[in-house]
Amino acid sequence: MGIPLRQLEAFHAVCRAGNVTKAAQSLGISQPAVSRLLATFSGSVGFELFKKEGGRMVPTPESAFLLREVERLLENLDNIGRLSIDLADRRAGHLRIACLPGFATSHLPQVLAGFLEDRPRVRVTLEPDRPERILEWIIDEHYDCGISDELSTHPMVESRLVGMRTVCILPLGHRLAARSEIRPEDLIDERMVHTRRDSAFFLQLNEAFATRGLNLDSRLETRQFTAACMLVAAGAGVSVVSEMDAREYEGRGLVLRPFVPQIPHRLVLLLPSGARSSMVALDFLEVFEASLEPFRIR
Amino acid sequence: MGIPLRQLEAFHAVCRAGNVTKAAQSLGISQPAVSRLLATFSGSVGFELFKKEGGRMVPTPESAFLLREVERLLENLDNIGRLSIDLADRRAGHLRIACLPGFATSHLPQVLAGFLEDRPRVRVTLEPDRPERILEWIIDEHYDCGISDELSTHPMVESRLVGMRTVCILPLGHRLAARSEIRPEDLIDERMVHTRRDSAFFLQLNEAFATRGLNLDSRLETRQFTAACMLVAAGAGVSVVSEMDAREYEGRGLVLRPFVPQIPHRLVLLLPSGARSSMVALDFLEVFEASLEPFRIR
DNA sequence: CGTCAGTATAACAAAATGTTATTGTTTTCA
DNA sequence: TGAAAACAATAACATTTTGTTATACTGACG
Repeated sequence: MGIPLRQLEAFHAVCRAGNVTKAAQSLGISQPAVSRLLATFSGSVGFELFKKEGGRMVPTPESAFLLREVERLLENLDNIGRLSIDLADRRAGHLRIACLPGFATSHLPQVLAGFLEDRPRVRVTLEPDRPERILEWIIDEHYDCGISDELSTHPMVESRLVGMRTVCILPLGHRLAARSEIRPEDLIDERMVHTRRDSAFFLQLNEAFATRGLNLDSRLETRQFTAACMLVAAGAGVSVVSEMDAREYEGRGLVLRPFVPQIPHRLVLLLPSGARSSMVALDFLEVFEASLEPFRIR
Repeated sequence: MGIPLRQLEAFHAVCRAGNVTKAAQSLGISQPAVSRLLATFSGSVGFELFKKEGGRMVPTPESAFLLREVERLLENLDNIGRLSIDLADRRAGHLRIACLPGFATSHLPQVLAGFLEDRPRVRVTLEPDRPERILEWIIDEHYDCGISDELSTHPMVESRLVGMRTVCILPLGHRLAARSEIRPEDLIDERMVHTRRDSAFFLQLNEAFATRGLNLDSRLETRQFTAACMLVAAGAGVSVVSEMDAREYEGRGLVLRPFVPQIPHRLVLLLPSGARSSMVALDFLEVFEASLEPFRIR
């Protein structure tokens, strides 16, 4: 059978203290208790643990050799104690996030940094990818939560929809910057930067033009709002993007104006369904959702 | 207080087995015992340890995180168990040997290799140096045993004297090789290779010449018998050295002949006094002493 | 030599860990 | 669906480990 832990603790304490009495004090138990633990331990290992040397208990070469291992063990145990407290407080664990590429660079880093500030033992894996892959990853439970823009109907995934406000962005000094708000008809002569033609957001935007009998001049297509921001700032055209992303790039050559009608960008937060999530993941998603509040519709 | 080890063992066993009953079997105890350990553990850490998933106990993300640490701990404990057995069997430990430089290359390696063969967990540090330093090191307990050629009177050091047979060595084809034994008078016209002028062995050798009214022709002085062997083999002269070293170099251009009178080379084995030695060190010294037997006087 | 600090031993109390018996739960499968 | 089977939880109690206090032993030291 294994060696009783208490014996190792006693052995360690005596090595450190140099005598049984002080060791007992440091363990918060009585001296005879330590004496006996030691005697039992010595009996079971089969060699002398200590030599008495001028009133001090000095480890024999053998037990000195053992001591190093025992110290490692006790440190390890200590670590487990603290870790389990952190886990209970949701201050430790592994948080695996799959997100749209745009988030990996623009809004998420701030939120994540804040989240980790008082959770020093949380380890994070951040994986940016396309929505279909994000969904797969959540289903396979390779990731704990996903930030995407496509709703899922998969039974193993719980998705939470968040409607995000969008704005029209213009390069600095653009003629339309004089307007207090922008409408589809203002943009008919503009080169538009927009998301993929098959994206839900583009379809809605296009619809806004179509119902007014207007044609959206599609020139530049990109997956990410962040890329659209950079393109507009560089003078490549104008765009309608999530206000959150626009704010991130404000001051770098962008002008923001309300777009009417308001077209929501549907963000989707994904979780494995059925309470299989880690507590840290749940906490994180809560924090993340709160961070979206200023840019949310209603 | 620390987490009781048994709870960690139970937790680990259930994670591996996937259900409490098998875990109990693997621990060799009853199922209710494991159930309770688990319940207590869960209560004290403050979070759920398992989710039941189709008849299997699956760790929650939190406890999966803990599990890795627990596994390390248990491995560590296992290791301590085996280590203490090895230490008791004198099959583990650290053996620090300080020796004369000659031994580091000529006789010791063989002996050491044999010694370590069935003591795979013994770690060795071998430090060749001059006799004075060897003594210091033993006194300071930086080394467990010393192989030297100077007796010590230091109270903290126990020294054991071993008289070693010496022989005269000649280069192959030397005129004296015809003799069955060599005497001082045979060597008066020879260039002598010998140990340091202030070494005990040289003084004895010189004495053998002096009492016969002869003069030892000192040409080549070296600390080591092994070096003397190489020099003689190379035709640099003749010498009187420990038979043990001579045998080591026999067949490499050396001829051995008895030297009369027999002058013992006094080897000295050193140990820290007062039973402060590790058991491995004592074992080693015993083995080493035995290895000297064939070359010992009487 | 007696004192003192420290260690070991004895006798017993409390806590942890084990047991068997039994009762709830799920899962599985006819 | 519902009964059998498999498994987990609980209860009541035995055993072992770990703790306690009281006291005897031991070696270092003035």
